[in-house]
Amino acid sequence: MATSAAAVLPALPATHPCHGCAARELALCGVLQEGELATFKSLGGHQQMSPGQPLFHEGDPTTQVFNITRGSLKIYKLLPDGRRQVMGFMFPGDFLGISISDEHAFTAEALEPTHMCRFARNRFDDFVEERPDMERRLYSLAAHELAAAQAQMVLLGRKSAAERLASFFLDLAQRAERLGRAPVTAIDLPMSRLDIADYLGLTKETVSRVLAQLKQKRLIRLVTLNRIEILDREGLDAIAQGLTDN
Amino acid sequence: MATSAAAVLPALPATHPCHGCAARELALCGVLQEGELATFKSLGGHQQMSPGQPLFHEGDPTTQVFNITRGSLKIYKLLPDGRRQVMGFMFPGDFLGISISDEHAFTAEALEPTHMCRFARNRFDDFVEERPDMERRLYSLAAHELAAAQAQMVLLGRKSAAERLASFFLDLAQRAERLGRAPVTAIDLPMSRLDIADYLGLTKETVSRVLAQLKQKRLIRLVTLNRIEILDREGLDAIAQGLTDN
DNA sequence: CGCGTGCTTGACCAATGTCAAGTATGGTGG
DNA sequence: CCACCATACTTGACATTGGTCAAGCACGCG
Repeated sequence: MATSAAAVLPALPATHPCHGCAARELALCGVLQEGELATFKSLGGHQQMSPGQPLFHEGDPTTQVFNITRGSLKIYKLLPDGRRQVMGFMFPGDFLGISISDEHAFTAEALEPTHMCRFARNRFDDFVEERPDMERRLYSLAAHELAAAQAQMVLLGRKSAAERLASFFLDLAQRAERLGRAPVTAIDLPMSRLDIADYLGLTKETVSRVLAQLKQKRLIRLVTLNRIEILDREGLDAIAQGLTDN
Repeated sequence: MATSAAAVLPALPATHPCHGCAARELALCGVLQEGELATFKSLGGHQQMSPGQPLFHEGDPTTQVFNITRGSLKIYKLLPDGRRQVMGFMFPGDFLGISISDEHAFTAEALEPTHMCRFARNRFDDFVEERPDMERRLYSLAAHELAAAQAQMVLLGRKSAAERLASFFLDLAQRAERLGRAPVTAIDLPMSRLDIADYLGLTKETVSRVLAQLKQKRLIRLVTLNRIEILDREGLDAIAQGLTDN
């Protein structure tokens, strides 16, 4: 879900306001490399958030576009009675708030201290308008998110609890690798067990129990409560794809 | 899922090769209204399919783009062990095969005798390239499909069997209304119970049982096996949104 | 070091899945 | 036009997975 748009980007000094901002890839912050900081400031600015702080709610007007530079968020929808479905987790490089509708389709909430670049939506739209290749990039972005959403539909509709957890961990590992460009064996879980449960269509108790099973089978290890180490990636893979019988 | 791109289109004679073809909306068949049939023929042609016949399989190269003019299809993904998730159903006006990847992400199979316009993918791409507004339309299409996919994630992750069925019927009714532009009380179900089950993440037995419950509560009626009448739309709506307690 | 929150574990329960008959529908051929 | 057949649908009995409710534990913060 919500796949990263971050390709390999040219290095930018860590002090640069758009360091780690994948909007560069969209040629937005590319401008900035030329030193035109004024352009960036006219487009938006920066923002920081604390854990649990909502960035926007489902139904809010889409007045801004965000690009995460540090930290993570969850995005979710609620049913009237409070049941929750987490649609995905957002990490550095991911875009938030790009929507064709003028209302956000979900709530976004920080999981940890999180930084992001912010752009006024109308200026962002103008900016997009000016660049012929921008529509294509946005389209490509949406197409990738659609593919991720469809994979999640398979998971939610047809996979067992263990298969869901295994798929989730492998997904996180792949995303970390895409960001960091090196094989990853340990994964941070900035979200709670309840968040994971609401993402995978389970309860937090089932998540705990399956975690215990995976641990006992020596497929993973809990480094800390919020960090797992993958001990047997092939094994996890087999479970994730439903090739093993439990 | 897979929302229709069909807006209100100018009438075209029923004998016209692109009658009912929403590609017109994409300015593709708009050309045809000027009588340039040659352009259409160079772009593609027509195709008919029988029930059960696959249009393409998951993993096939995306060499063609289709626009359904009559009938319906299901699109689905398979897990290695044969479990199936139906991603959606396609009706007249819907596009198929538009993908950023060069491989289809799912299998498409006709549910009934089905007609479609066909375009060579590279010609379609060229055509898109020439029109500045085409990218935007494709983007909008992808964005709507993404929204539908996310709604389905909520359904699959968090709704009960009865809520899923109710949501499904209302969805079909709305789609029929979008196509036909008149309130709809009876809905055709060109797909089997198993197809519905695989779409909603259930088994065919559960679909049957829930259908019996809804019938018994006088919310729906089976006109024939493959056609239901909605007797109480508010009641169905309440169930679909989880506002009722079973 | 102690406290609170979130995580884990256990016992039990409910919803849905599985397996197996039975039934009906609608298509076909006499 | 009717009867038969195949297939798909429905229904029933039972199994299973995951959910619920309730303790207990432990991590990490202060």
